[in-house]
Amino acid sequence: MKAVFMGTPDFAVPSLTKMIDDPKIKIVGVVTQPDRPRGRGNKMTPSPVKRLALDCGLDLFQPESINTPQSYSKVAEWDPEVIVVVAFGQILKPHILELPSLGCINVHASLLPRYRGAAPIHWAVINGETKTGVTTMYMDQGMDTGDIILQEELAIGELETTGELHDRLARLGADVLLRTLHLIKDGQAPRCPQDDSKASYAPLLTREHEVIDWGLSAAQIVNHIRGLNPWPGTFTTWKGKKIKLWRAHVWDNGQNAGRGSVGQVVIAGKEGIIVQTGKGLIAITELQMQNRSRLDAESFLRGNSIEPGEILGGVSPNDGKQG
RNA sequence: CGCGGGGUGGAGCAGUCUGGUGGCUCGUCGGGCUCAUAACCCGGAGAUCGUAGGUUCAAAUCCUGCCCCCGCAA
Repeated sequence: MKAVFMGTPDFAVPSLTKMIDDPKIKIVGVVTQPDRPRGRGNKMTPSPVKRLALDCGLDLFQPESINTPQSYSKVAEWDPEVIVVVAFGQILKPHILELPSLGCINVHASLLPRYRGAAPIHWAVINGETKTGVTTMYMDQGMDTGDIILQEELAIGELETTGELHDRLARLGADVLLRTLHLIKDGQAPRCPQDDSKASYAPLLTREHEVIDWGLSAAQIVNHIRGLNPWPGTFTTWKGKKIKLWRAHVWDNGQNAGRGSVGQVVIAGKEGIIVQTGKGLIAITELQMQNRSRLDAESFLRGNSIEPGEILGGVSPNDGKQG
């Protein structure tokens, strides 16, 4: 089966790897986003998919837009029977969608129709979901609205971070994708329309999602922290300086009375930095000062003396109003 | 050349501006106290201060090149 692969970041790599290794699939071309200035120094950086494609000697195409006539011609020359799209980063317009005889297949990291959109893994963790999964579907013009082919669930660990879950979903996605492709090849792929009434959306994260709201409950804050680990990270402020929080767990769920005002450090010790939230206490166990490296709480406290009673998140007029 | 911070005994930090005994909180080793302890007390080991040069009577500290790490912006 002749296939074109479209994808860009790390999430797409396991899928492409598995396709390359499958003797029944012939990858006739790979499409990925153009190299962009990235990271410190703004050096031009190839996407993970590009690196893999080059290593394997695959035909590579990096258009600014996949929807131009030139791009269409390029893909048409490859004459694919199927196009596989995994975290590509561009919307495919109808003429491209209709090009391959067996359709365009997408791998999405959620149990559709829930968490359609750009950041399904982040939001599943932030919202404290206990399970998520991957879905393969026939693409249509909408945002993750296509008919479902296969779907597989995955349990989310209680303290699992988005980064950890991301890696597991990427591998699971590759497995489900391969099964999907085999079904399509054999003409046995199911096709199940999504129930739009059950749809939810996972929008791109923005800067304002990075700041900790100490007025939320301990559980919500913990989910927020692990949901934004490793990217983009969450932060609060301490003595006017930005401080990133990487790992935390619920210390006290809030059934007892509060032990301080919202955002106040209650204990700072080996067990972590214990902070009062709107409901309950959280224990911060890994954090990072600006310009410094990530440290476990114990190490952090050797060089930075956070004392009980200090307030994180700056002075807020709402301090102490939570009940 | 996108902006900025940093590399100091095993860990995390101070010291650098105002050159001239290398300090703090831990860890580690030995001893003591204690029913006991990750608690407390006493003592010890362990650092060519990222690297290569330069200035100087003297450089962790001032100047230059290089390597590595981190924050921001994309």
